[in-house]
Amino acid sequence: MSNTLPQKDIPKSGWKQDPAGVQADILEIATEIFARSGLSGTRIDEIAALTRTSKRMIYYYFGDKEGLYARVLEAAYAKVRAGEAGLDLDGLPPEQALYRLVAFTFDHHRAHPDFIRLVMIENVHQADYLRASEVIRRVNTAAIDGLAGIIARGEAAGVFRPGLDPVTLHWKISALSFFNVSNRPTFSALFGADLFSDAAQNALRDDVAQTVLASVRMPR
Amino acid sequence: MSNTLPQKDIPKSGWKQDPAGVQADILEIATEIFARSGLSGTRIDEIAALTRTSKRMIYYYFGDKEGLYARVLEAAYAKVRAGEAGLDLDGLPPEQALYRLVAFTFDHHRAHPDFIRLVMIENVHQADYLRASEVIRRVNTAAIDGLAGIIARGEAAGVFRPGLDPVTLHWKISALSFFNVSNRPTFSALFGADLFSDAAQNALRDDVAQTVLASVRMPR
DNA sequence: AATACTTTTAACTATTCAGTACATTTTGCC
DNA sequence: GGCAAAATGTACTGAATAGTTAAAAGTATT
Repeated sequence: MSNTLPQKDIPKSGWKQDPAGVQADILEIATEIFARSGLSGTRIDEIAALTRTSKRMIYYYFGDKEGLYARVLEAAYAKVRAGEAGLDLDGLPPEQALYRLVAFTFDHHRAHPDFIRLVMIENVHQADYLRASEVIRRVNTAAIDGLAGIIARGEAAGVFRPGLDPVTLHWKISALSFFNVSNRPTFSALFGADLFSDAAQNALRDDVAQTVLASVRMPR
Repeated sequence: MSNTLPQKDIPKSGWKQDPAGVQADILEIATEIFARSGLSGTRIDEIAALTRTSKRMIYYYFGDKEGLYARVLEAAYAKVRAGEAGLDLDGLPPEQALYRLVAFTFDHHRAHPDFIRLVMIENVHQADYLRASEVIRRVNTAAIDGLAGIIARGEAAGVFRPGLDPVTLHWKISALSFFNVSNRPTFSALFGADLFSDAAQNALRDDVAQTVLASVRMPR
């Protein structure tokens, strides 16, 4: 009797194609959700609900959950590294250049907590997805080259100790800047949130930069 | 016909009760699995398969997945803090005491990667479970008290800068020691694993301790 | 206007997995 | 040795969820 049948004649019309926009929208939402919930904690349906499109399109463009996660990771690195590009330290004397670099890194990490959380999650996964991305690996050596230049100038000027290793120095700067964001929840749960007020963070940024400087200076 | 039937007359007998042992066994395995896979990534069935008991007992003793995770977290903190108890620095001059404390922390973190990973996971979860545990919160102020003592002695002796904050100093020591373990996967994926050989780690430990010392010393 | 690509809608499948029901065995206690 | 409580085993259930199917309509390309 055709009772199960359709009033489906509403012709769905009036939409534009926008492949790039759809993908960007999905990536933006997925970044938030993955950063908040991790890889296995994330529900594709939750992402889908927050985008302006549907779950179907996520699979259409990204294949599966891991594919989406991998793309999110690449996009996050690309965005953050792009933000670092504006920094030009060649004109400064080596000590000032290093101070500026540390202070910038400290602020930059603070300004991108989602990125930090994605890196944390990647570390829990033994960096499996990061290793798989050739794009990401290439970009990061630039940071080392910049540091090597500062070190060379400082050493030549006699203000830095000889024999400094740029990778170790980068490690040190990263450790202090990264931990500040990554471990804020547990640290403030254990010791209070005083250290994370704006004022305290400004002081801490200077403290960190001075600490790094002290560790490279020529002992008198 | 009785063909589907049983040689099941083996009367299942011959087991001993061992509540404490069973719980300890579950906690040990669960610590590994949670540290490897996170909260949502962990499968209770996987834990059960690796213990000498069954899933049934996990729920019997720990209620649910989150209950087990919370107990794992507490046990991990308890174990790690117990390992720190042996350190007695009161007899040393302040600079030596601080050096020893930093070097010990660096090694201690390295020796307990599962603990570090649990803390990382906790940070991804905004420290929700850590905050809920009163046990954990109490223990950690001891670390600050110890540092405050060293600072006071160093300041009195005129070798440390005045006005040092023990929480900030603890933050600094933790950052350098924690990052070394937590971010090893991504860091070595990006910059190579050289920094993580035993020899390089020994050098890094000294570098870190000297860095911390340089940051607290009285400027000349 | 033919053809390939993009988007929508909506239901559907198959599996994984947290948590449970219920029976059985051990143990401490009287 | 009998009873209650604690401990354990086995099998099951129900919900969540990654990923699919199908059909059709709109849009871009040439």
